[in-house]
Amino acid sequence: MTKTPADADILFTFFNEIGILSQLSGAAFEKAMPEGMTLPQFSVLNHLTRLGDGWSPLRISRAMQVTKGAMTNTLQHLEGKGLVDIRPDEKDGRAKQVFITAAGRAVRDACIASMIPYMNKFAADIPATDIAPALPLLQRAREWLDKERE
Amino acid sequence: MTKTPADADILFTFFNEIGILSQLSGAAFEKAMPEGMTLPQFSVLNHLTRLGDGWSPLRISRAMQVTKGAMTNTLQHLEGKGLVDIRPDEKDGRAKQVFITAAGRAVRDACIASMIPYMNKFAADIPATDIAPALPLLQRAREWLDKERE
DNA sequence: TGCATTTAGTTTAACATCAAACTATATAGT
DNA sequence: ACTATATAGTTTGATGTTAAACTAAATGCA
Repeated sequence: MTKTPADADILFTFFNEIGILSQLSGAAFEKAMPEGMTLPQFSVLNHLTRLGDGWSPLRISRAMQVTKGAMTNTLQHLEGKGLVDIRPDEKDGRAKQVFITAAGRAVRDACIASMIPYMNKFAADIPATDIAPALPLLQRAREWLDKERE
Repeated sequence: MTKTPADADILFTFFNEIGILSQLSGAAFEKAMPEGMTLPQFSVLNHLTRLGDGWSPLRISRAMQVTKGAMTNTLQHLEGKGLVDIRPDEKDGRAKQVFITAAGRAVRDACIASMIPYMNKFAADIPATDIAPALPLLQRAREWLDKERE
């Protein structure tokens, strides 16, 4: 008998692999991306492009699973580079609205383009058809952790 | 036609889920663990327990996929708490050897014990039998990224 | 209306990480 | 032996993150 049941071992291994994968892929992406762009910055631009802009900083921070302090920081960098436009929300004096600029869209597209070669190289060894079946499980796990966070 | 091929979309989604999962699970673990213990510290103790101690800091840093500077930091914390013992390597004047202490083993066990309830709760909704099939893929992806890092 | 509470965003302090510079020791080539 | 190079570990400076304190505005309720 081991101290940790076999099931717990599987879960430990799972989360351990997730952690290492996150670190390695994040580093690879940042290296590939245009100079000065970081993964959090790209994530925000990508989010605004895919899901529409005009969101408040707080709502974006929740969608990205970071604190609002971290989002303040990221948005200040993006605004400083002219990649987003931040305006006060007319309906709510406390809030702001974040819009992606044309330059922001261009940088977002450049980021994606810069990753494509890496993705292709990856897909050559580990095809998307192998990855796709794992996605529902990952999403389920992510939703569970998110809900459990209270 | 979209700008990014469907396959690239799947890979982007995959790595995005990995990143969020890593963040959420890491935060959940740190909250569950004994006061003052961090995930990196636990990882080192766990590594020394499972794979044997006497390793050099550099070798540990490589196994954990962090820089040696980060490992210096983590080991200093562990040594300060008396959880590891660091001695010069007799065979190599540049190197050191890291040993886990009895207190270190106790803390490592306590960390694992503190996570078991969370794991059980997780497993109640997402059983290990659902997780296990995804592990080979995650390991393959991790090994690929590690190898590609040059 | 007025006051307590909640919400949006910023700031601060602490900390982990990385890349790069640096010290010290070992190894290789001449 | 000597010198150049490689390796082990630490330190430094910058950055991104969190939790918590703080400011300002909105909401709820009496």
